[in-house]
Amino acid sequence: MRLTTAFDGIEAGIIIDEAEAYGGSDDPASHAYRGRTARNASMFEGAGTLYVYRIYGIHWCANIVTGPEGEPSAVLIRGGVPAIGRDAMIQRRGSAGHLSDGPGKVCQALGITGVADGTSVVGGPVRLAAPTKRLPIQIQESPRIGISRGTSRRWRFVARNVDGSSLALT
DNA sequence: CACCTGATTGCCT
DNA sequence: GGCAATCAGGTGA
Repeated sequence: MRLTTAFDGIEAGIIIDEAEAYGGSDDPASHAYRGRTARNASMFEGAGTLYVYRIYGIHWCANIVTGPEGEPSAVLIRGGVPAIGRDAMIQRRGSAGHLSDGPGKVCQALGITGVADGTSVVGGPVRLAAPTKRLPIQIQESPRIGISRGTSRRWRFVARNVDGSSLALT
């Protein structure tokens, strides 16, 4: 899927190639594990809601809510391949390399901040859209990264070419 | 109210 | 491979 943004009249977008799933009260690694708080309120909204939070006091991370209202679950967008608005992404990131290979980098490159928290990915400033064409890929599953609880779940998903190489636009 | 830690990144050796 | 940056949410007294 593509993740596109339109902030200040600037369009940018990536092809998502890395993501992680997070649940609710059954998932100790989830922000919603201990119930609803001011920060994770968006996770309790309906599917298609954007959940944006600040991490380490520095970076933003973006999730797309997947469950019905009241049942928190979301997918963290961990990485993607720059597809449109590459120049804008380079300007926001400050350099040309590693534009969107990490959750914090994805948000910085696409201009996603806390102001987009709670918005819909259908018709909002941040949108989830179908790919323009379906590429031959495989999905690799592995444990989630950067967490200290719930590590046994293999809920990290990385899209790769059929030969195992990283996705890249050709 | 004090303390701790994190769904990360980038620079240093 | 190691570690600092930087701060709000969450926890416990």
